[in-house]
Amino acid sequence: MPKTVEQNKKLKEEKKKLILKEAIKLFSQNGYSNTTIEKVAKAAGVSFGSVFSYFKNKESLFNAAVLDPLSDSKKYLMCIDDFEGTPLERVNQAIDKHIYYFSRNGEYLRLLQFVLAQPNRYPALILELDCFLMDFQTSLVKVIKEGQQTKELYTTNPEWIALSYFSFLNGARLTLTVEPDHDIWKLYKMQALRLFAPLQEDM
Amino acid sequence: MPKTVEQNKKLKEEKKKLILKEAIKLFSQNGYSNTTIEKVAKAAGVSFGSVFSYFKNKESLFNAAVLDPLSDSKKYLMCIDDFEGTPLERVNQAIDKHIYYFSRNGEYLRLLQFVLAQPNRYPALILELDCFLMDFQTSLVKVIKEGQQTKELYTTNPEWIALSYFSFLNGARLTLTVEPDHDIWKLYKMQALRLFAPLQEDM
Amino acid sequence: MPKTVEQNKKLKEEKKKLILKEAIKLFSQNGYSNTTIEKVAKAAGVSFGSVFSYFKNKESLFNAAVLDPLSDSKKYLMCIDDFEGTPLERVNQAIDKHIYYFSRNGEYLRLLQFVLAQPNRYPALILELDCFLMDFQTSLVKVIKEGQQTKELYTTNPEWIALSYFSFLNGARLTLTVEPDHDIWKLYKMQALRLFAPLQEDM
Amino acid sequence: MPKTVEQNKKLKEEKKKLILKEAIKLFSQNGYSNTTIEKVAKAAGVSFGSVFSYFKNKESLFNAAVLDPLSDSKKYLMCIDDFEGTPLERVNQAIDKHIYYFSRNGEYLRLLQFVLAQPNRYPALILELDCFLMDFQTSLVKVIKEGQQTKELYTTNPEWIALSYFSFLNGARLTLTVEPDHDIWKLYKMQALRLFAPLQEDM
DNA sequence: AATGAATGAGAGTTCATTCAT
DNA sequence: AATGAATGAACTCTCATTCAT
Repeated sequence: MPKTVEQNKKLKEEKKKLILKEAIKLFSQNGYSNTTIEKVAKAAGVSFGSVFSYFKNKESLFNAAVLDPLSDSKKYLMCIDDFEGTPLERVNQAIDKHIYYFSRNGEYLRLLQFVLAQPNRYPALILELDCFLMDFQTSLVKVIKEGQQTKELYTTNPEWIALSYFSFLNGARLTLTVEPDHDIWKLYKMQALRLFAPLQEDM
Repeated sequence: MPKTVEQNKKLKEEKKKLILKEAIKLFSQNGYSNTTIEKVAKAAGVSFGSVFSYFKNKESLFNAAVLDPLSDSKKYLMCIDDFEGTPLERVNQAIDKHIYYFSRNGEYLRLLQFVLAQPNRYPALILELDCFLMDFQTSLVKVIKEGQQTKELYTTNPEWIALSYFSFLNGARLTLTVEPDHDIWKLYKMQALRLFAPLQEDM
Repeated sequence: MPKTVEQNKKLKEEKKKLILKEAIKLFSQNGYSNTTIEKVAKAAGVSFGSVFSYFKNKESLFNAAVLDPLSDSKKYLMCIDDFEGTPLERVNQAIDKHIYYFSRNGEYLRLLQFVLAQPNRYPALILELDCFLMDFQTSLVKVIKEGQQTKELYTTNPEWIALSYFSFLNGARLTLTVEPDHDIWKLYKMQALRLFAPLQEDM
Repeated sequence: MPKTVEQNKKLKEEKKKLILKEAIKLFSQNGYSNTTIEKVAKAAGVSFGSVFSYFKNKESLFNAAVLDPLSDSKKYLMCIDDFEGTPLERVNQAIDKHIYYFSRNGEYLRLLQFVLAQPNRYPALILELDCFLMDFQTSLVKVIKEGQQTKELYTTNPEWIALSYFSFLNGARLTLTVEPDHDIWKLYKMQALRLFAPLQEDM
């Protein structure tokens, strides 16, 4: 019965996703040690032992919770080359998408910040995140340099501008607790842009 | 022997400070649950049981670690009224001091971020931090409004500008792992200022 | 496999009973605080952690040790209505059964006395025991009243006679350390009866 | 200054008595392990360390709490030879005094019962209490025998009658929680007498 | 594969005892 | 003699991990 086998695989994959989703939520809300396997199992509606069928141990569950959504995030966030227009316009559109993502993925992003904030505790994960950050930075730097040549953007060190923008996004996610649709996110878009270029008029 | 009594008190106060200092370091590096009382005791060079002479339990040690340095921080950071010059100049000087403080107090500030990132877990502490943030915001808003009248500063909602600046400071502290004297902190000062006003030239 | 599930349940129930039995023994011999979970676990031949699978915490183990055998005791001791004959004869038969029970259940009864002796410490348990005592008293009072009408029994306040008899049973259990088959228990039966009626001849 | 020295001694003696009094209260209400030295010190209004000036350690404080009042109790309770009249009258007067004492010294007597109930835990103290009991028994037996010859008293084994009476006193103290002046203590006097002799009329 | 009972290492906390002042 | 800070053994309880079914 090849069909059943395939269905089984799908079901298992879904179950794993479900566990991971709840794990992200709980790790992000309560930290690593204060999140027990039992809580994750209950939240995901699976049996306690099942979690260990899908993940070798707690650490690997945590690693998966941190790393699994990373490639999707990457795809979503490294978007600047998809846009057209002047460099400033492209930066603006990228900011739009980034803020959209940051405003709507608080749980996962707070988990990343939990890792970022304890680099000695999670060296392996930090490596991955640094790698992600460098790619993100690189993709921005290209456009920033273009914008600097057209005088649209500030002529400061482009790597550092990109990095300061990444800091800003994370600071926003850390300090804002409002809903994704709150007006303040719009302001933050503007402020983000002001890290790249002078921007007198309001939007 | 009043002298001895007083000396005793001083000694106790110093020991308490010492424990607190190590607790901040360890909580900030390893989080709440992964920091054991034994580790704190060893780091502070006191016996295991002594920690409980100074702090009722682990939770109150954590609370003290978070709140005790807060008033000093407040004094240091709420400095904008001490400066003279145009609003822009005053904002600039404040940023200087803030970045100085943020670059040099990574341990404590990461602890605050640990709390900020888990608002459901530490509601009482969050209240205190919110209170602190509001005072900080208010002190900035006054100067921002002055600067908006002189057209030196962006005319966006001043409360939100102040908040976005606070986010930026925290984001910087979260994502930068460099030494306090690294040049990038200088750039971050400039970028911070760009949240308040257009700033073509480099510094 | 419903069979295995059911067998499992039975096994669990038996294990719980076993833990409880050893807990009664140890609590009764050593008191609450001097009885450690580890001692109970060892005595019952289970692992330390297992005790917590069956009982939420030490307090609930203690409560169970006190209350669980209470309903069986009740059934056994509230027997006076099962007997036939004159009221005096019925009282006599009840005493027989009560002394039999008190002589053979020293461990459990001493545990009850441990609770009785510290009413401020175990208010919830005291409530249950008081309730039990009142039922016991009521069942006796009915027969005492009958005996008072037939002039077989002393005409003193029947509630208080019943209570004094209960005191006597407990006092016996507290002060006698002899085996259940020791002759002195027979004498105590006689003395118990003398709280209800004059009884010249020896038995 | 011989006066001051003597006064000091007296003060010390009083302080010791005070500590002992509070220790009896607390041990009796909460048991051994649940009574901490600190609680005793606070209740007695002395410093924590002071307790160790008067008692070598916790165990010796407990022993003193149990044994110190014993000689006074002995003097008070072994009174039957002080009375005059027929054996029955003398027994009756002794009961009067015993019940008076038992009704008014609940705290201390419950402490004794705490010890009695755990013979394996306090073997040394049990020896002393057994010794006390035997003396008490002996003093009664003499009068019981006289009364048996005059046919006033039941002719059962006098040692055992005395013992059953002692059980009754303890049972009373264990189960009654009423005030010393409550009427039920009067009934208990009567019931106590009925262990020695038939007693038709109420008192 | 799925379950959840069993285990015991490791944590927080209490508190008798010691000891310096 | 009196104090109370310092110590660490011993306790309760949690929970990741293992394993039998």
